[in-house]
Amino acid sequence: MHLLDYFLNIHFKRFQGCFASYGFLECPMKKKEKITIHDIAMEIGVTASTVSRALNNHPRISPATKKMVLEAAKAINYKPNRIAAALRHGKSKLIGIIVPTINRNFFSSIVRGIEEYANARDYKVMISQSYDDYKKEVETIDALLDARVDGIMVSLGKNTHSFSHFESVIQKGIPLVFFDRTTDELEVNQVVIDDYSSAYQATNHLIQQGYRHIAHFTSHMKIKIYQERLRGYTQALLDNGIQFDEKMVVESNMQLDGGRTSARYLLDQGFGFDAIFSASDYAIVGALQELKKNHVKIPQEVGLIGFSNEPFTEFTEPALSTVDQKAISIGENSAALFFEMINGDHKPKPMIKKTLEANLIIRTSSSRIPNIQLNTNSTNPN
Amino acid sequence: MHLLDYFLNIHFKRFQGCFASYGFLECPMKKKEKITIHDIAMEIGVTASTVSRALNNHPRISPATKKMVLEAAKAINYKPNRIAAALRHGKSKLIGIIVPTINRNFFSSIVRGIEEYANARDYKVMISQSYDDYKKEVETIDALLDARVDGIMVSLGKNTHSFSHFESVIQKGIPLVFFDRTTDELEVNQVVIDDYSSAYQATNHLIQQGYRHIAHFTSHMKIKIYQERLRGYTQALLDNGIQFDEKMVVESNMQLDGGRTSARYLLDQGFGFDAIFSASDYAIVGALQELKKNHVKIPQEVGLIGFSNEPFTEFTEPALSTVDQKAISIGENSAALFFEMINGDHKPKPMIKKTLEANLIIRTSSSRIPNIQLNTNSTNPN
DNA sequence: CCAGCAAATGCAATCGATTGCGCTATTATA
DNA sequence: TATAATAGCGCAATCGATTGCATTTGCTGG
Repeated sequence: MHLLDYFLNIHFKRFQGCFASYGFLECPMKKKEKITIHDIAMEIGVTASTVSRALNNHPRISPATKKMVLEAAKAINYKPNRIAAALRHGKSKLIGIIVPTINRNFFSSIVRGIEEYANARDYKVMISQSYDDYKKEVETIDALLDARVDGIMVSLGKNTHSFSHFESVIQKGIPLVFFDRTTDELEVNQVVIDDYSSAYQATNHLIQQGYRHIAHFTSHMKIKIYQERLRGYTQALLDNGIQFDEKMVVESNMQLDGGRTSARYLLDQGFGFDAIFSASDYAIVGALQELKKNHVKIPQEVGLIGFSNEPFTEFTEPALSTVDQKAISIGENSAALFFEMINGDHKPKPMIKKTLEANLIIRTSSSRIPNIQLNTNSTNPN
Repeated sequence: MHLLDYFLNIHFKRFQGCFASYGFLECPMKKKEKITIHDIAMEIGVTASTVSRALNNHPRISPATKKMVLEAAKAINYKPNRIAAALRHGKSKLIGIIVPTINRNFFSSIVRGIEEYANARDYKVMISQSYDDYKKEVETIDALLDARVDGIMVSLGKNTHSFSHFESVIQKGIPLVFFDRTTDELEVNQVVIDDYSSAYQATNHLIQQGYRHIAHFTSHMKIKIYQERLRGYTQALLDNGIQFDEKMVVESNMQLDGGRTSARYLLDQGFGFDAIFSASDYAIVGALQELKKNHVKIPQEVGLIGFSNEPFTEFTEPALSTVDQKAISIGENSAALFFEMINGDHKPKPMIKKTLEANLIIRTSSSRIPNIQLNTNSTNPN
């Protein structure tokens, strides 16, 4: 194509665009022309190829040309069209994230970790929620595949006990990372916190505070994290010479109401518990409410400790001890894992599992023995 | 191009792809071929044009052909490539959302509302957080523009007092919707709740409960919602013959610590307040903590009411009265507004502002007068 | 002065779907 | 029966950026 033809062509196209949007007679001044590399090319008298290479810092382009291109690009306010680039080299630079719900400090912090790590590398994230619904999770995987994401990071829904929807992801060779709520039934790279160790520490802490009859709130045993927390709880009991009692392990949905019901159950059964280690902050708040309603003194009569360090644990009366899961770090590590996967040679590698250490946060609800540094919100000693 | 050529071409391409990924000798069986409309076309002996039209239910394609196409598509497991489509007709079918933080029940519920409305119409959402940081907000707008979103929905950051970053969005003709945290300095369609009315009701409720010296916690007056809430508060006082006292309006960051500080301030100044209407739930929790530390009885001595119905307001002792903002509805309405904008003729229209009614939720913290239906969590009367 | 090589660019195909226009049959109208 | 319509589909350009290969230009060395 000759230069003149090209010129005419460009302008003809613009004219059409204008026409389509505004009607023939009132095409406004502010022509919202799409600026492409061709415009830059024309501007400085090279071809689009050169512009493209210059923008991508290709070694075969002279520094002088690069400089010109960059300047021209800035001058006419060029914005690369990632969609076109995505189509060409098959990468959307999008990462799909699926979490049960974003409405949890824990998950939204993980997302934040992923987002910051990814954005710094020119990737964007698409967040979806499964609402702990299996069907929705399957649909969402499909939707992300549809959106041509370059990778998917998932925290499994509570009701996900079948994993065939991930197989298509794996077969397509799309990097997949599980975080927090994972499964062993699939060979997928994952990032988790050391649930076992955290649970052990939490339980151990209760024992050190003099509690001996410690109940445990948990959820569906299909989920790895609950298995591990139970294991840590059990081991801590054993190591301290306390008999493990199956009756003291209460299963629920781990929500507020589940916690209430579980506490109610313990009270009704008269098991004589003096502490609860819950695998969820929500459930422990429910228990707290139920116990207070029954005039049980916390932490004097019953010690409580939750899991996740949700913000509200600081607001309750008394403030709840809990386990901080370093959510942002989980997010960053998950993202890092993704980038390892796309950057390495594509040879099959053994599964990677990163396990991060969590932090026990001791507040009033589990502090029977007086302790100086318990007051978490003391900026104003009074 | 002859059919045979095309055939060879296709297979040559596949071979290359295989080669690149796995090395020559070990190209595995599971060929991860990209399936396109051309594959469907070959399968049933038509051209890609026909397939495309059939898939899009174009009227000029015979029902018989459509049926064949659909079946072939299903048979070979075809997935449309939205990126290619996006490039062609300039629509990414993506909506960008910017919220200060997703880690709030209010915002994540709005997002949920948007998401469900949009997904039902084959649109996906990209969520970004500004963290109430102006610079980050500007960058995020840019990032969304980069990602070629078809529309942007924003709740402004607390520190956003300049709005030039939205002008490029408007100029590009990209639909823009503000929700909740909006501004009047820009002619942008918006969805808000009736902050004025909600604040009026909340304040009025306190007055009806016998409180007379009502303080108000607020934040930066540049933000519309805080202006409105202050206005509602003021008007309610006036309408009840109570003198408005500027000293009783305390400004802070509206976080937990801000609430603590503000309460501390009120106590120190000895203004003799007997109630607080806070424009934020976080701040009212801070106040609650500070007051309890000083042995102030809630609600007997001081009544409290917050704003947003964050989940933890139910968990505090006593449970906090608050205003439920119908977040999901805000989300749905915002999304609906977006679709109105892209579906209508593109003629300039007057600005649309949807105002939704909020719900006053009365709990213990503001109930001085005994009332039967105050117990919010009584499934188990005991 | 010319082959030979490297550096710097250009050409044109490509990614996958869409779409204006044009080309056949087939049906309807005169 | 002949012509006009119309239905149904194909051709090829297009969206904007990328990239293998070809080409041009500039230099070096013989």
